[in-house]
Amino acid sequence: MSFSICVAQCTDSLAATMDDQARIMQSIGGVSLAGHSVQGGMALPPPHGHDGSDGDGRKQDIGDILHQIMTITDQSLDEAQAKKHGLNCHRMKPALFSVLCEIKEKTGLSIRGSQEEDPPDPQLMRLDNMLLAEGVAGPEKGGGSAAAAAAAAAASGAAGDNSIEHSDYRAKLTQIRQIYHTELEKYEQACNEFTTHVMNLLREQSRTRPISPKEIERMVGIIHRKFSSIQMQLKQSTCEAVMILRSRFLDARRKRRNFSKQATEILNEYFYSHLSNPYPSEEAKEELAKKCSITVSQVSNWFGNKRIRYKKNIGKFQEEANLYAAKTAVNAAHAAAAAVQNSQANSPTTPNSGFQMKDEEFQLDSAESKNTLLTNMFTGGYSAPCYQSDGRIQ
DNA sequence: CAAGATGATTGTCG
DNA sequence: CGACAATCATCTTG
Repeated sequence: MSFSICVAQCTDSLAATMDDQARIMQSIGGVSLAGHSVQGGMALPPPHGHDGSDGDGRKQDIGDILHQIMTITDQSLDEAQAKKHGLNCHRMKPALFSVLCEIKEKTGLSIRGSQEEDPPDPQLMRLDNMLLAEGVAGPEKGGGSAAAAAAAAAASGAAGDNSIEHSDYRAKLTQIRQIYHTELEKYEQACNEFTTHVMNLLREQSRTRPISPKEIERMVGIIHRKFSSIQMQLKQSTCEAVMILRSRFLDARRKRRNFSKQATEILNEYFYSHLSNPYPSEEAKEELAKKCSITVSQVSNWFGNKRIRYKKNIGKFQEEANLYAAKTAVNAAHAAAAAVQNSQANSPTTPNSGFQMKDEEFQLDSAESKNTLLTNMFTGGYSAPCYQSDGRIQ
């Protein structure tokens, strides 16, 4: 491509200027070609310029040059070094080199033109953002994420299962993070090593063929782009791993555990004792959450489910309603009895005796009263006795 | 194992 | 944003 142009330009311009130099340039054109054609490989030194610098060598067949190129790998390293040295010490070398540089400068425009400003890859940015958001890419795990984890643990309260799953999740995330960072470091190191190697190679070559610092820069850019595309693959697979982990974690959250018996008791007690208005306030929810060792949102879920399920099939819950109404009544009775005993020490009362009626009122509900309860529920017509969990009447 | 119970999620509405 | 309704996914029970 550009070499033919190069050679053509070379011959043209030189023919116009100096005949002698034109001759040399023709041979250098061959040299230059040779140099470029082996660029992809070991970039061995071009053939010695001896034959070409002679007047006779000018007629040298291009086949010979090609032959030299083809057999260049057969030469021993010393031989090659010797030839290279010979070329470097050639008397015309500096002049030729500067001419080559000039020509290259002219063609350089096209090279530079093709080198576009690479815009930040949107996909890469997305991946980076996600890794950052997931705490994989961000600052080292010692600081921020640990604090965040602690906050998360605190938010989940005393719920043992939850924090266990949290720590499990975080442990896996940390593992991913470690792998990601070691891999990234490895890639970076390899990239740097390779870049240094190529740069050294190019610098070395720049003694025999015109290589501008910009070209080296460009080559470095190409290498970096190659490596960053590898890094992108790493980022992508890391993202995938995190996504899988996340979905598993969410599944794990879905994989629910039933609340403890005590927790259900407490919740039911509150529900049935506030049957006329089973909507605990935020504070009440917090208190219930604390008592039941669950989160506030779990309390909300529970009440949401309970309300809707109760409403859907009140008959089914009637027994339960009676049971808890009785229970709260008994609790209240105990509390009242205790209060009475405290205030009137010398008036022995049989426990519950004074409230038996009330108990029976709930336990031995007639069908009629049940129906009333059913129909009035959620209409505000029925008002169940409201006890607080400690037995006091609200 | 099927059916019912139950905690969680999702979408809609005011 | 909270409540509701429908639904999902799992747990429990017989």
